[in-house]
Amino acid sequence: MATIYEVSELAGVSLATVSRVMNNNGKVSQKTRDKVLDAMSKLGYRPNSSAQSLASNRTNSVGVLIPELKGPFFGQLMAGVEEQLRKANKHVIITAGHSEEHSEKDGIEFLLSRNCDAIIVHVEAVSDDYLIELSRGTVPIVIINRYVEAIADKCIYLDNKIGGYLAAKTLLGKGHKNIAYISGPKWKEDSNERIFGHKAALEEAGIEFDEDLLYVGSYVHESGSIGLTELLHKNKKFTALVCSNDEMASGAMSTARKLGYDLPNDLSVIGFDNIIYSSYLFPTLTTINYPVMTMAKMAVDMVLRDVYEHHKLKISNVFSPKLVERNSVASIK
Amino acid sequence: MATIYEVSELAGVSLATVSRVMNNNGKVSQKTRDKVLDAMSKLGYRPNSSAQSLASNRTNSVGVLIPELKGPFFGQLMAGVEEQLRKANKHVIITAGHSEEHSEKDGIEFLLSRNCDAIIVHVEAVSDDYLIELSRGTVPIVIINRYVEAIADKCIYLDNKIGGYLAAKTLLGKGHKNIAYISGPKWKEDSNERIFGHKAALEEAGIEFDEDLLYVGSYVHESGSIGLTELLHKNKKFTALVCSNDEMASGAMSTARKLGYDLPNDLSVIGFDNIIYSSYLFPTLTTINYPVMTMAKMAVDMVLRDVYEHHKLKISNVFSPKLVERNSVASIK
DNA sequence: TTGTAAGCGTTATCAG
DNA sequence: CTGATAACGCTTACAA
Repeated sequence: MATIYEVSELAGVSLATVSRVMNNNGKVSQKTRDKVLDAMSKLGYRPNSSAQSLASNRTNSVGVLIPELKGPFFGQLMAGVEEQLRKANKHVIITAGHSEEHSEKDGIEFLLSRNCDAIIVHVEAVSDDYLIELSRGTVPIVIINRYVEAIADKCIYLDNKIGGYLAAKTLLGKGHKNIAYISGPKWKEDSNERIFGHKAALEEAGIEFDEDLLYVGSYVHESGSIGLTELLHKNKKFTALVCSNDEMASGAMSTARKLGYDLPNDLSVIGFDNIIYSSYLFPTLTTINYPVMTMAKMAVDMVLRDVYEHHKLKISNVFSPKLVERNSVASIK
Repeated sequence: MATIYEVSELAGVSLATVSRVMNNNGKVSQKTRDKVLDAMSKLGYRPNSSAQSLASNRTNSVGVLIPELKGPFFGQLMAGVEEQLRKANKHVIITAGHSEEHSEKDGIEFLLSRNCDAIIVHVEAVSDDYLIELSRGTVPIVIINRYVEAIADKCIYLDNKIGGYLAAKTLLGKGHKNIAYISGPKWKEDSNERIFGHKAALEEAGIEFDEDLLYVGSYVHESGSIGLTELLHKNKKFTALVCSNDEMASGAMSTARKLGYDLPNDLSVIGFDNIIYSSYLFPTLTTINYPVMTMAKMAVDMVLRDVYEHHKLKISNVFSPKLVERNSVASIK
């Protein structure tokens, strides 16, 4: 592999000049620039990124930590991050945190040891204090899908309350009064916010939230199935079900069909996230859109602005969810 | 950030010794080792990976190129790669090729410029010759889900013919004789192989493949919908439909339901891949399992063996698909 | 506008 | 078993 030294030799200039044309900084006359470019292509020169990093103290890599690499939601997130970063000629180092404290910390440690210029995390198990502490470190961090007050400017998040509110409103608007709810785990902030919005809408409509009609799941398909089964066991009437995410909605619908329900007439279901396959389900799922790809790109823009000095990038920290109407909600006659 | 120099100073040993304990090579007495370890933790020392790479000519990173970061199939692939690599303390640099020649080459170039120690690719648009050429370069490459004869030992692939055969056999076994087929694009080798296996099974059963009942799709959901619609327009009877992947099967089923078909009684459908949501569909999809995660790990094992000298890792290049029976196939009475 | 030279933080070769 | 010391390939003051 050719080095910068050989390029400088062939072009008849100094190392510094070669470096200048590579990085497009400093003044170089068109003539010498051409000579250098020429030598580079003749030699098939490709800069050694480790050497660049060592000398410049910049790796051009940003670390990404998400709970899982598979799964529809995180797939979108990753795709957004990679696309945006690649455009800027930076690369992504990706790792999974598995929603488990030890594993998340470990992942962050791993990324830091790789000398990332910044890290973008979607963490759930780690405490706010840990994040605050982390953000005091030398490596810039951006937190996606979580709001931590003390470092709000480093957070890119969704207004989950509005989402929960919207979902409930939709059901209410169709005449539903007895609404069951399958929530995400209590220790995840977003599930609490979603249910908060839900309750707000009920209250506005003068309907009391029935704790018996609440099942706390875990955001996975199976927990939607189990949740519906449990709710049904209580022998309390409900005509609609809101699920804190689409995967659980999908699980609940599978079970409902198995039990012979005619959806959505026997039971209306509404989800959250608008993951790719929500429109492939039967019936197609009415849900709340989570603009995760857009948010991922925004997280990258933040890094680009703060670390790589792409000024004039405008950053928004909060995003709003929107209703996506499909066929899983029926009107009460 | 503390450097190796400060560690050596605090421990009262030379740089070389510190390096030795870091890398666990060379002989170091337990006593000095302890002193060094102690100094390291006192200083919160973390080696500079760029410097290590520069000096050792090894980045401990492996590049991964796949068509898309989102999507159920590639999600699994990535998850497998990352998990296995992380265990070995290597990191993944990931990028998308979008099944487009220019973009794939560009992605590979990008990874090479990042000095990856090896690259794992799932490419579709680039030619065999390009891959052969690439494999002659200095960076080891492993090719996943594609068989290139000249470099077969660098390929990890599925026996798609058996898969196609299995799917057809399943339908035949249930008494279907009029079978429609929605295939992937003609330029993707795997779709050709799948259809080849399909035809072999038909032939064995003495049934002729009806070209009219073939629709060439593009492996995405919508193309399953369109495909079924087109097939129906031909007004030829068929009782079963095989789709070259689950996404198209999902699309076809959506459309069938929309048209009022009672699935699987009015139409049996079988897919390929066994992506995560195939069991969430209605009816749950009978399909052919693609052990993509296992294969991804095998690809990693191959680079671990060849590049990082983890000898005694056993490598298998070919994998066999298996039938997963669910509820989308009915018997013909 | 161009060149010189001092790092950047490791690894690895040789001696001892 | 341990220590000097020369690379590794590039960036970046500082000079010219």
